[in-house]
Amino acid sequence: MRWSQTLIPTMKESPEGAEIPSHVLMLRAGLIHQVMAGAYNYLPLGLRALKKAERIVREEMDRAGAIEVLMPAITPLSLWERTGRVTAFGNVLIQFKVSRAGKHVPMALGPTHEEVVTDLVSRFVSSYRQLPITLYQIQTKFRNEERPRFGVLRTSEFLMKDAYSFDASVEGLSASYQKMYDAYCRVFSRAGLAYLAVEAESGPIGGDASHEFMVLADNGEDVVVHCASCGYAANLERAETGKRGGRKSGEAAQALTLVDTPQVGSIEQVSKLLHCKPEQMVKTLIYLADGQPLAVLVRGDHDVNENKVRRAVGAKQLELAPVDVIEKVTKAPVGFAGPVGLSVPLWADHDLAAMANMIVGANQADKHYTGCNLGRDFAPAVEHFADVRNAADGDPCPRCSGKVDLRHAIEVGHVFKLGTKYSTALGAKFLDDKEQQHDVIMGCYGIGVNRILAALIETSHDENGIRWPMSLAPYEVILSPLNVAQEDVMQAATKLYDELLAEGIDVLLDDRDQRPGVKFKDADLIGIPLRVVVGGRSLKDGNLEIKWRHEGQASHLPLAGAARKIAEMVTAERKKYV
RNA sequence: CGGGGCGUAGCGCAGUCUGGUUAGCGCGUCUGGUUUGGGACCAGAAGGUCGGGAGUUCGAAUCUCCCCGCCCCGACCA
Repeated sequence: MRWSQTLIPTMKESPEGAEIPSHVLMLRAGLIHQVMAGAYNYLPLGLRALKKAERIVREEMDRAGAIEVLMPAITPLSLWERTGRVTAFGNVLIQFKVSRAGKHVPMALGPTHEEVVTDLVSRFVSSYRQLPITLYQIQTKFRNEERPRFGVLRTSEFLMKDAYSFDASVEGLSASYQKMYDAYCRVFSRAGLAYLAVEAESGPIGGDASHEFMVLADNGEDVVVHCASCGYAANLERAETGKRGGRKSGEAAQALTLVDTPQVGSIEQVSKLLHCKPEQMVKTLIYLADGQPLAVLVRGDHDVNENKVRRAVGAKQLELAPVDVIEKVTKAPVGFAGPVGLSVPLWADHDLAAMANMIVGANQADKHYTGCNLGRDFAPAVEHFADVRNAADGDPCPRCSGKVDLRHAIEVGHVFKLGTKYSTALGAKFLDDKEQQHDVIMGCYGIGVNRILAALIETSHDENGIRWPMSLAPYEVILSPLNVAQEDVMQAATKLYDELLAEGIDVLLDDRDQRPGVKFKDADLIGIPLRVVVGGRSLKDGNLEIKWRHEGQASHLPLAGAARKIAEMVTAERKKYV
C-alpha cells in the first residue's frame, strides 16, 4: 500500500481524554477513532492489525479441531428468558423491540452466545456419535458498559472469539478444555504477548474448571496474585491465601476492655481514634447463608471473599445481611459488630489464629473491645477456620515459602467448564450407546480480539510509539524514500516496493512528499517492525538502509538483491511467531 | 448511579475569575517559492452554531438556570 492512497491520520499530540499508553498510541498512530464513549472506528492500520490477530485466533482454533460458524448478533429475547439471563445480565444486555407486521418483537444484541449455540446444537446433535464437537465464531459482541473506559479495553461493542465445546462425558469435557487451553497458549504467544494463565473463579463446578489468560500491565483492570518464586498465579477472586504461623509469641494476653468509640464504626475511623493499625482489628460481617445468619471474621485490613465463604460454609447463596438482621443479631447499630457473645455461628479467617489482643466491635452502640483474645473471649469451631478473604500484597504463597505480589493485568482470554447449565435449560440432549438420554456437557472459551491489540501495545511501546511484533504488525515493512522528488530515489523505491509485494511481504510505501524527519517519526509511531530507507546518501553507494523498530542502529544493504534479502529477514522474523 | 474534571477551528490549548473592538496562539490543511537524513523556512489563504437551550444585560465565550457530550475515581462488569 502507498501511504498517500490510504488513510493513516497520525497525530503529533494526543487527543484530550486518552490517558493510558495503548489508547494514546492507537489514536496517535491513526489505528482507531472514537465515535462515542465505548465505540470506535477501526481505521485501515487498526483494522489490519485486528485482522492479523483474528487470523491467528482462527488458525489456532482450526488447528485445535474447532469448527467455525457464524451466529447472529441480534437474538430473540425469549432465548435469554429461557435461561434466566435477562435478569442475570440486567442493564448489560442491550435490548430493543423491532416492529414487524404490527407486532413488537423483543430482541437483544448478543453479549455472548451460549443460548444461541446450545439451541443450535440441541436441534442437530442427538447422538453420542456426533460428540465431541467444538463450535466457534469470531463475532461482534455487545455489552452495555455503564462506564466504558481505557480506549479499546472496555467498550460496549467488541470483537470476540467465542467457542463452545459439547461432550458426552466429564472426561470428554476435560479433554476439550485442555485442547482449548493449549490453543490459547499458542494464540497468545504467537501474538507476542507475555501472558499468564491463572486459576479463575469457577463457580459451582469447582476444581480447576476455569482459567483466565492475563497480560500483566499496570493499567489492567484485573488483579492477579502472583508468586515470583514458584510461578503460582491466580486471579484475586480465586487466589488461595497461605497459612501464617501460630499465635504471635511473646505478646501477653491483655484483659478484655470495653472502650468508648462514639459515632465511630468503620475500621479506618476506629483505628484512628484508638491509635492502632487496622491489622490489629477484626472486621465482623454478618451474612445470610441460604437465609441463615452467620458472622465472618477477618483481619481489619483484609477483605472478605464471598465466594470463599460460600464454599467454606457449603451454602448455595450468600449475601450480606440486611440492616435489620445485623441489628437483631448484634443487638447494636451497624458498625459495632464483634464476635464476643454472638449467638450465630462464627467463621474466621486463618489469620485470626495468629492474632493476639484484637480490637473488635462490642455489639453495643459506640463501644469496642480491646485486648480481645481467641479462645478466651470467643471461639469459633475448629472447622470454622477457613480461607475466607482476598489475598493481599505480601501474603505468604499458598504453594511455596515465597510471598505473593498483587499485579494488575488485562484479561485477554477465558476458558471455562460450564457443565450442563445451558443444555439443561435449552434441552440439548444426546443418546448414549446404552440408549440413555443425557444433557450435553459444555465448556465455553472466549478471546477478546481487540484486547490482544491493546494489551500488546500496553506492554510493547517506547517513547516514540508502538512496537509491533511481526505477527500483528499492520505492515511488516515500511519503505521510505526520503525524497520523492528525486528521481533515482523514487525509481529505486518503487522497484523495491513491487519486488517486495511479489515476495508476499506486507509493505507500506511512504510515498508522501514529506521531510525525512516526519517519515522517521511516523514510522516509529505506527511501529512497523522493519524500516527500509531509500535516501540519496546511501543510494550513491548503491545501498539501502534497514533498521528494526526494536533496535537502535540501522545497517546498510546493497540495493542489488535487496528484495530477496529483506524477504528472508521478514520470513525469519515471522517464524518466531508460529 | 455517587464524587471530580473538561467542552473555544481537524488536533493541542489561551481567553472565562473581573462582561465591552473584528475571538487568539501552536500544530495540521490549501496556494506559491526555497528546501530535503529525525516532526524545515518565507509569503499568502481557508477554516469558528465559543457543546445546546433559556435567562440577566445597552452588550455574553465570559454571569445565572436547565440540558447534552467526553474523561478520571468509585459502584457495576454471567
